[in-house]
Amino acid sequence: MAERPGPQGGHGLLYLTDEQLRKGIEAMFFAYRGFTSAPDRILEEQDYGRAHHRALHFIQRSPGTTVGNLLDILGVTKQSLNRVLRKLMEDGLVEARVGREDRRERHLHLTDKGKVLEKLLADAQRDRMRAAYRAAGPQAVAGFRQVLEAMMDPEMRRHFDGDDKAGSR
Amino acid sequence: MAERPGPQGGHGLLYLTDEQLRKGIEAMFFAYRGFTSAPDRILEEQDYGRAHHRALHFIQRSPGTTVGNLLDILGVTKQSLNRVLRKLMEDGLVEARVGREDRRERHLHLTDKGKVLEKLLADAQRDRMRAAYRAAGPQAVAGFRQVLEAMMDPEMRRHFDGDDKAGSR
DNA sequence: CTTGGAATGTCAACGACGCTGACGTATCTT
DNA sequence: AAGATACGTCAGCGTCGTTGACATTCCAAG
Repeated sequence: MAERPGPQGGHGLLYLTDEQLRKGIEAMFFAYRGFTSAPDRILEEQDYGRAHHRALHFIQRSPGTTVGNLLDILGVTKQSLNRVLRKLMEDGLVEARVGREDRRERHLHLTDKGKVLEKLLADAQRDRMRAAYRAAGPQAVAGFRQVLEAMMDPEMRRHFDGDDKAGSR
Repeated sequence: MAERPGPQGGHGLLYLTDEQLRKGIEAMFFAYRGFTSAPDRILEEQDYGRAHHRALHFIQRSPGTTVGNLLDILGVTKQSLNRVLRKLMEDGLVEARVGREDRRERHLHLTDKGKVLEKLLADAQRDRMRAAYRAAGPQAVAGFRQVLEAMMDPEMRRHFDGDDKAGSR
């Protein structure tokens, strides 16, 4: 994969100049803002923040996931996550079920109410994503995904790869 | 790498399914973390945060830019930006020069000391970016940039386009 | 000269969301 | 019985966002 253009002197590696890299860095910055702006607007109205969105997203993606697993994915402290989860549970958006095999574990699920908000957020974010994907085309999307994947920390790539849906469990 | 021998139903819009969009959303999340982690580690040692990095970056990019212009680019309140700029000026990393034409404006410049830190941060971030670019290849990079640009808010694209440092090289 | 607006800076207070440290409890493992 | 694990929580702190109010400086217009 990623066949390398050889040492062809002039313009072969133009995309690796400092200036090109700087543009890429700024593109990430500006795009990430656009990426989060739609859900942010929704969250703001309800006294939630991005942290709540992230929790809802990953619980939705992996129903029954444990607190520890979520900590691993989100990369925050348990105190920080706990503050978020407590509020989501108080508000009846998330439900924690004691593990059957290991009763120390709490398996997290969205309630119907939680699913409603999660879907609202996901739809808003997907709309933005879809518009960008459509404007750029399938080939650009493939490249986009390749670069993002290469940019992740290896441990994060572990959480990302392999969860190709497949409803397996 | 294409791990999708999928039996697509003939149409070429497979990349716009909700599942594909969800993967794109998570890719942005995980990649952005990787993208910021290197500079974050450096900043942490010096009592600065991402906000300081952003200010240094955009002052470096456009020496002499005004506070108002920076507010526009960064999309924060002047109170928030002022806190950051004040510290950077106290620490002797940034210098504000009164405008010649309009003496109300402050034109921001990096001091030599500021340039040193900015370069340290930029190098760390570019290293990560370069590795990702190299792994993905030029064509993927082009797609990456197309999608990111389409994802920006139009007003942000204004700040992004056109600053090609044209004529250089 | 006075008035008003624009650009900038400052103070105070607050909220979201990261962090560390310490402690408690239930539960599983050895 | 001892130790490790998973989770929750209290207490405190830091960064960086927010709003609101107010001062200053400068430019321009009446």
